[in-house]
Amino acid sequence: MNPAAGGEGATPARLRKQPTWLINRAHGVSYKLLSEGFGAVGTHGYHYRLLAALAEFGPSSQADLARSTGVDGSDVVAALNELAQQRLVKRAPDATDRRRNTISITAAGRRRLTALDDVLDGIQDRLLAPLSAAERRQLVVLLDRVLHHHES
Amino acid sequence: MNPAAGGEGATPARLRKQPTWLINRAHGVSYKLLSEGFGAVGTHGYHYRLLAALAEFGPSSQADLARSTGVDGSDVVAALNELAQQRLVKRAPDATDRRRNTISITAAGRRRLTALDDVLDGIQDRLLAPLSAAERRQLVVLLDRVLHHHES
DNA sequence: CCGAAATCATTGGTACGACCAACGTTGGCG
DNA sequence: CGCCAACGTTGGTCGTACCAATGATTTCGG
Repeated sequence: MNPAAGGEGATPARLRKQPTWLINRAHGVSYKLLSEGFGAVGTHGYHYRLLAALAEFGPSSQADLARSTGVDGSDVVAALNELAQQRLVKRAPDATDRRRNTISITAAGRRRLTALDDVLDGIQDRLLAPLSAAERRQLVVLLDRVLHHHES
Repeated sequence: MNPAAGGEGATPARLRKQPTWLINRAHGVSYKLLSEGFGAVGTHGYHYRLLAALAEFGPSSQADLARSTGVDGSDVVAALNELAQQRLVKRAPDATDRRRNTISITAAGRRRLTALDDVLDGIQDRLLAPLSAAERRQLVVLLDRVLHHHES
């Protein structure tokens, strides 16, 4: 992300208070923290989402993973290739439906997931550092309301 | 943006309350509204930022625009090419410093900018539809505090 | 029971935002 | 004068989020 990075010229007033602008920049900060944190552990992007879904919902088809994580099917394929290569998930043909693969998380996958959970907790904390616990809850609630509205 | 688009499988619990996740999705919704709204007017992305900076700070060099908008210099070049082609800005060599171009917004540029302001207002409104005026202010304040912290 | 429609995994490609490196030109300063 | 910094520009990279098409398979309507 880019928005008004270093320490330079003032941002136009038109932008400063626009929610879309603030969200855009917040996303930038958030993304940067995430890619740094995840990169250090050798993981990135979709991996966490997929591992989380597998840990919570158990073995799933790739199509189910795509639906539950919101990741496009084609990207699921690529991410699972990487995860399988690291032995974090296992791909096995589904006996009852030969179109499907059954993906399951391995023990190593679970370990990686809890490691990522810790990383992620640290990131949330750094991201929201200037906010009190109550304010953090408030932010979450407000964003949640907004998002809920845009999913009918 | 992608996150959990249509209406399908539940999102993993690990993700649902994570601020980074919420911000990511909020960014998705925001981006979608923006590109739709701006696209309909034949503008996109960096254009608004540049026009806003020009209107507010007056004629500027491209380097200044890059600094004040946070847009990379190379992207400023491309965006200005498009804006100039539509006669929304004027590029003129700076007499006193022949390295620089002096970019200024045209009358048509100002008209486009106010049109975009309207579009943008509508978008903020749709984005935050479920929130009261007080809640919107609160969200802005919270995000502002967070962002301020990440710019020292 | 059979053919049409839907579903699945997969390949390959697109668009866009955000970057980085390199270059030739020009300015400023010691 | 000589060197370094700043400027505009070109031409890339990378990651996220998509879409379209294909072959294999299953499901379903008639």
